[in-house]
Amino acid sequence: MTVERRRLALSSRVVGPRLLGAVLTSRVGGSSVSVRITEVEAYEGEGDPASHAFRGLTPRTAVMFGPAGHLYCYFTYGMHWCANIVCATEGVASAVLLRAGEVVEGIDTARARRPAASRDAELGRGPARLATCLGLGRAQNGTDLCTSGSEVELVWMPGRRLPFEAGPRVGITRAVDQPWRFWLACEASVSTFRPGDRQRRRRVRQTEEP
DNA sequence: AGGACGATTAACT
DNA sequence: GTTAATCGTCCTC
Repeated sequence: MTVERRRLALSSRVVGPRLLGAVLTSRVGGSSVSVRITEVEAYEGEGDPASHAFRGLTPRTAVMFGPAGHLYCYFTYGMHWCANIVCATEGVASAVLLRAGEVVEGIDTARARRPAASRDAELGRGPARLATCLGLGRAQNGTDLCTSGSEVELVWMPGRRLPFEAGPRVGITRAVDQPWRFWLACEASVSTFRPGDRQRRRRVRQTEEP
């Protein structure tokens, strides 16, 4: 457990790739769902214009400035929840957005939470989908992931350093060229090639460089 | 007090 | 490839 905590007390850009392959278990609502993390994005605080914490500590971003190993859940687009794992030391904002995962346990509960998913690989493909199939929302914001028996728990795969790929983050309009998205290659739960990404990025460049 | 915009998704054509 | 859905957060007045 100490090793896990020490690992988390680093920048999200370091922790991000190391989270790939780790398993997050949620016992929200009494049923257990576990996900093997396959795609993440790193968000820093000061110096990262794409981060929620860029403009400093607010009620929403308070958890991001708190101790490592806690869950930062936020609401977006008026309908979706997304989940991050807080990194770095207290007072420094840094978090890893969980973008995709493979459901490895509790698949029936995950399916019930995500009826729109036509295949199992789609249950946790996308940050809001992942949060949904784990049952994560406002009530889980700030949850300590490193305490055994917690409602949401993170288990690292010891000794495993999986090869990963990196690229620009998705869905942001600033700092679009930082390659802080990390994913495992050849995973069904990851959309490694996203035609939409390129287009979105091109659009951003067009508006910023007339 | 008001308004713009989002770390997205699903269901269209 | 396009678009509606939908509301919390934060900035501006």
